[in-house]
Amino acid sequence: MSTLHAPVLAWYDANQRDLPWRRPEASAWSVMVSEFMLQQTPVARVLPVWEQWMERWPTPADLAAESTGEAVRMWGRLGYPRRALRLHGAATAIAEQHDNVVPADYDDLLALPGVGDYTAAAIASFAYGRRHVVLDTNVRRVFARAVSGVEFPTTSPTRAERDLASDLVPDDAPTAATWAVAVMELGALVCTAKEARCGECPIAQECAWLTAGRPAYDGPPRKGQAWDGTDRQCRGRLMAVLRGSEGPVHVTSLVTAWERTDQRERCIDSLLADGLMVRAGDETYALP
DNA sequence: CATGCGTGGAA
DNA sequence: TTTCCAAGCAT
Repeated sequence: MSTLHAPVLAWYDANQRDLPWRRPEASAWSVMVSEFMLQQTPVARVLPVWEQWMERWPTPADLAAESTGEAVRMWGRLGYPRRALRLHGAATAIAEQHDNVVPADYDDLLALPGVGDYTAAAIASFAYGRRHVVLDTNVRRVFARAVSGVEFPTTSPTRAERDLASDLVPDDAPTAATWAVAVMELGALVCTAKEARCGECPIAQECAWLTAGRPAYDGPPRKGQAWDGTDRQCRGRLMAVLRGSEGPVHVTSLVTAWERTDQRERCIDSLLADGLMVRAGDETYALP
């Protein structure tokens, strides 16, 4: 039992947010939907969309019965709309191969589209109380500071980092599941990327980074994502046009949304290839 | 393993 | 205003 466990668990008990997918009555499916939406998207923006999704599609089969285009439309402005396609694909697989029940087994989860190591561990842990190493960006940052004494983790998890996180997972499954969500919550609320609120931290006494005097980040420069003029911006504009229209849109609407011809056509091609858009007619496009 | 993939709020 | 970045995944 690490000296970190008791203070982190006590802090979580007193400070956890009341999020709907954490309530006792939350279904495994609702947990899964939340995990997809929370991949790179803040909680505040996920909340209203999650509510709509759960009301409209309370089980995987309900979503699987709809077109992928409806999933993309309901996804709204959460960003990375391919996640909506993958969630639809995962729902279809669950309805057809798992009797409409979200799997509890890590490997079964990992086989679903849009489910990687983090999401598989998170669903198994949060929805079913299984014992897993749940390693997201929050957890990685907390361990980087508290244990390794550096301000930010590396770009991708190293073997040593995974082993360290594994060693810290409590032995019994229920405590392990609470530990996972508790460390995540600490990283989300206190030990954040923008500001480490060490005065509020339950493990400040044990923190290697704080003890070392909060040394400045010394690793390779972390490059931000380019945006202006990128294909991502272009694709976002085109998708916004489709989402905003009841039916098919004429190509002239897409030209208005993005004038540069070569880039627009490349992005239309990529959206068609991704399955986010379909040709509805000679000069019209629509959601799938 | 580095890169591409949306969006908008906060500092 | 600009910059940063928020529970990753697939390739």
